[in-house]
Amino acid sequence: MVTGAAELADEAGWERLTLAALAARLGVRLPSLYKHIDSLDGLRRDVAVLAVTELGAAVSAAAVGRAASDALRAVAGAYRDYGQHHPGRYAATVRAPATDDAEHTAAAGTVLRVVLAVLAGYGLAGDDAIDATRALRAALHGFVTLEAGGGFGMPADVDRSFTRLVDGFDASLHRWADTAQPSHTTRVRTP
Amino acid sequence: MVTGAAELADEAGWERLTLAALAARLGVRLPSLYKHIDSLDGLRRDVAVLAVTELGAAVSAAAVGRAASDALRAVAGAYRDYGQHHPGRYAATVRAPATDDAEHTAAAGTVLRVVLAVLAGYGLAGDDAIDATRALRAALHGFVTLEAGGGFGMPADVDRSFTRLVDGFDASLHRWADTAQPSHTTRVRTP
DNA sequence: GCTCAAAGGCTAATAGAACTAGCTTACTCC
DNA sequence: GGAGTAAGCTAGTTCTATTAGCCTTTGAGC
Repeated sequence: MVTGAAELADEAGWERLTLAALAARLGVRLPSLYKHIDSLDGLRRDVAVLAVTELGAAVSAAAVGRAASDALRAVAGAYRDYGQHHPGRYAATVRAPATDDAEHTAAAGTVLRVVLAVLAGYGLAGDDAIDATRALRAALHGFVTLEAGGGFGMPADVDRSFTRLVDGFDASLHRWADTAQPSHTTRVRTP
Repeated sequence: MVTGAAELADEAGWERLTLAALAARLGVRLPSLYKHIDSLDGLRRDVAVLAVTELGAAVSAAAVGRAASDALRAVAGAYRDYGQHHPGRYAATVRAPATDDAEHTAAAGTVLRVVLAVLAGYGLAGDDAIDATRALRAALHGFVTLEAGGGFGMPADVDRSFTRLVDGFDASLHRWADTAQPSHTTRVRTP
């Protein structure tokens, strides 16, 4: 049910994930869906949880056994890959978890933990790690979104542009770690 | 009409820009809107053109009289500012222009030209400038989107994170320009 | 073997959104 | 003063989400 919705979102687009289309895909009348879901919004939330869980697993798998630059490149590649192959699901991951939705929040935290672990390999921690996490997320998310939305005119060179983006970020992290002062706080925050 | 729709999008959210809400705001019955617009999609396109024009004017104004790092910081600040103050309009700017929509394409090109001009101040041109443009757009767009969507947990430090992101990008551009080989092509492409 | 309850499907009906058709009013321009 | 047009309206259609109420299958427990 949720996987069917996720496939539909990937094929038709996240905003065109409609109960009518899902029912047709499952060979069932629309109201029958309500035996399995609460509402369209509930279904969307379920797809979001599925997607963010998958994304977390993908970047997690990419990071295992690697460190620093190596890990960064692998994680960035896995992130972009997921967005390219699952555009509908990827769009779902953008949705912020409801504050009282523990399952969703936990799933979203996996991606975060992987990124923090990668940054730890550069010697970053505390506020520095938070700033770097935000910057990395922004860069990756922006790139994937613009690419998925056709924001880049020439598809041929996009791979190279992405490599350069990641390499530039890698260099920045190295310099950053070299010059960083010990943080005045090591308390871990939500970035 | 279009400005009313843009205000409504800023207040209620881009995806909640509805003809019923717009008609109510204008003190008019819904069908009367069709004397001024073609369709909801046409209205959205008009709002997108308005937004991308405003955004182009904002970054353009920020860049005038500045160069290199100074210009980068000003443009990045203006970009984020626009996204913060006009979240609905900003979301509209993401929409890619239809290939046969000359007005929309031209308006979107203004932002692009400003960014390319800023990068020229770093000595970047050709493929290097395209890669840098994509990276800068991705970073800015990702940051603004995540910020607007509540993707960052702690609001207090977001300003500092943004400054660091821009400063890091600035440093990367300087290094990049220093080490860049003359490009084998100077043909300007759509990034 | 029968009962019965839960799971999962259905039709019918409601409400809100986009959109169309056809009518009316009022202002402008000759 | 009358034609033309701009801009409003009501009424009605289609599509989507959602609810209510009914029917069938299936598997467990007696």
